[in-house]
Amino acid sequence: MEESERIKKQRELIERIGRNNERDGFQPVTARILGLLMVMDKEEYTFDEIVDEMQISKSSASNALRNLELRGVIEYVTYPGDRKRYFRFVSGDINEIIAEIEKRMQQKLHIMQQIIELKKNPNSRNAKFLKNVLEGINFFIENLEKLKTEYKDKR
Amino acid sequence: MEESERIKKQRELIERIGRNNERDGFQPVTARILGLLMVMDKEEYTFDEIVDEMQISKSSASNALRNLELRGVIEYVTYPGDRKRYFRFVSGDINEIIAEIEKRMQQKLHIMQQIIELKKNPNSRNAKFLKNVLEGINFFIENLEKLKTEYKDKR
DNA sequence: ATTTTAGTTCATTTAATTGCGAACAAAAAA
DNA sequence: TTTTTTGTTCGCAATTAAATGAACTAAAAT
Repeated sequence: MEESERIKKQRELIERIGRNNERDGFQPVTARILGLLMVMDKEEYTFDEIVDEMQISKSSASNALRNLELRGVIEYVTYPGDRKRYFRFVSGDINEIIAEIEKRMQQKLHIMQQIIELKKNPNSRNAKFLKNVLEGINFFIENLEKLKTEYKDKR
Repeated sequence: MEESERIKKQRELIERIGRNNERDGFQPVTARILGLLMVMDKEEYTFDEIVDEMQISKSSASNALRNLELRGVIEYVTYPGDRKRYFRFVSGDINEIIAEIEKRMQQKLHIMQQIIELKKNPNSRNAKFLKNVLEGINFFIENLEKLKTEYKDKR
């Protein structure tokens, strides 16, 4: 593939990653900055470079970078004699990803339990349905735990 | 627990479920209608009852119900000699939940592969990170498959 | 000491989403 | 045939979210 073609595709990919990240609750600009830091060959960007590259205001950049850092998906480093921050992507590992899924499942589990507890008739259609899903989710969560340790041992 | 107390808690729970469902991409009214149909002892509501119960316009109700049906989380039934539709919650099972997670993981996987493919240097910091996560996600997805069949066999 | 750099904060603007009401449609009832 | 019931559709208004610009701060450079 030609160099210019490759770079064009990288930019397109950033856009797609952006839309994907939005579904994880990132706002548009934030979502695309994360894409930038993951995709491009240059893997460390200063504040101004990001403002420049993404054509956004300094305030947007500032807020986006703070959010990404809070979420732990980027970090910055500095170099001696250089006041600028160099922002870069931080890789999560599979255990974090699994832990995240587990957390959301736990929340759903909890909600279902509450629904059941508050039912007048614990054998109502919905109560039965929910008990069934609840059991499934419990099975799933237990096994997520196993998967985590299994993967750890594998390496 | 007293009856009135229980019903009050059910209404509070609907609100919490509403906020939770919003994070799954449902809009506010839609998210809460789903809560209503899951939580209350009355498990089948007509259009008008929903309008009444949620204090929303007919158009909001109409749109919300269509969305919920399209997403497959509610359905409606009718009874002979009664033109009204009776809406009710439809329970998903754990396999659907797992399949949903798997789908999202596949998307992330695909994106990571593309990032790596488009890197000038395949041994760059980010490329290495991503290869590592990619491997983990692959492991995870494989085992999700196993989990699904394992759970099926269990019953 | 003052100017520049490297950002942050906050009030405002812009844009997108959400919900509403009025008009409409199709079937059933009167 | 006309009226009522049970919804749907569509343009508009209100709300909410996102991005901006201007003013500001703290540290470094001149």
